[in-house]
Amino acid sequence: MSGKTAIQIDNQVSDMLKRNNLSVTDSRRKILQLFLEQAGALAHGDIEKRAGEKFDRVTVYRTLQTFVDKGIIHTIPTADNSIRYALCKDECSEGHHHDHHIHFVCSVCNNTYCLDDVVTPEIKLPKGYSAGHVEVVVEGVCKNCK
Amino acid sequence: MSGKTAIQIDNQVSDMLKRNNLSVTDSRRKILQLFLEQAGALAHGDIEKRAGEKFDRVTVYRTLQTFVDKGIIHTIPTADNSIRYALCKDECSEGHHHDHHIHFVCSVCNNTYCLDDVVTPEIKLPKGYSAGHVEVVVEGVCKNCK
DNA sequence: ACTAAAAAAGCAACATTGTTGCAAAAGAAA
DNA sequence: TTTCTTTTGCAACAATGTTGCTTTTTTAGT
Repeated sequence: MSGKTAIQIDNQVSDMLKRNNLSVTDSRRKILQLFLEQAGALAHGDIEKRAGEKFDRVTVYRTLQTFVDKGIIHTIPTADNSIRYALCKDECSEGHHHDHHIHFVCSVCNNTYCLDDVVTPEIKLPKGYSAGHVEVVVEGVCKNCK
Repeated sequence: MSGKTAIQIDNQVSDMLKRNNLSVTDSRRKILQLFLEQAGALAHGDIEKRAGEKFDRVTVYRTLQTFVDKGIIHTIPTADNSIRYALCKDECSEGHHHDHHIHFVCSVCNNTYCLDDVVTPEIKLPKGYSAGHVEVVVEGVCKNCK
């Protein structure tokens, strides 16, 4: 049974917010819910479209920033100047994320997925360079579009 | 001897443009030169600052787009909504790039480098996904800043 | 439940970034 | 040099992101 009632989801959302010392507001509930009911990542534009009718643009910006700060969501690098956000699977500690999974962008449906089971490989850097975070984005065709 | 005279560089630039069937104009020469005399990648903003005093913003946009189309430069994905461009080492054929190198962003000087000697690793994807292009961005400290 | 303090939302104004159409200027070709 | 083609600059616009401040909502203490 994967179906959850609206109330259950609502509780889950409120709990997540409280766990992160955030006050529970309509916009935060709504936006967090968007992420929970969405498998892939959301571009800022998507979120604004789906939540923006009800909330101010500025609120969306500020909410997303807050979620990133708290480690609830993380950003995914893209080459086309459209920030994408996705839920952090394991709760990241405030301040620094430790998502070692790769990201997959489907060139057909244009969705972005976090492949939580695929770990970023070790990269051997030239002498003198020291590695911190490694970000891998794979472009291809996802299982729904093949 | 790594030093080149201004005239030599100018010839190199003109040749590159001609080889790509582009007419040789001031703005294209200037912008291409910026890339040649710069080890790392350039954010759009950088280019606009350095070339924009002499050329219109629109021209910069169009020139960069042209260079990308021709395979002279390529874009580098970032998580902060600032497109970065870098020269393609091996001339990419028009339309599709084949740069299998990784990108390195220094967290100290904030420069972006193409590490042409570091090849992107094979990524094993879950069943159902097929991989196209793989993009790797490593964040860390570069050899100049350590 | 009520109230006071704190936090967030909404609004307005603005800054930055990116796009488009068209006239003027510059480059290529003869 | 002259003609034709391409590119540039300009202006106007659209989209995206930011900031300060007031009003509303949430929280916590009574």
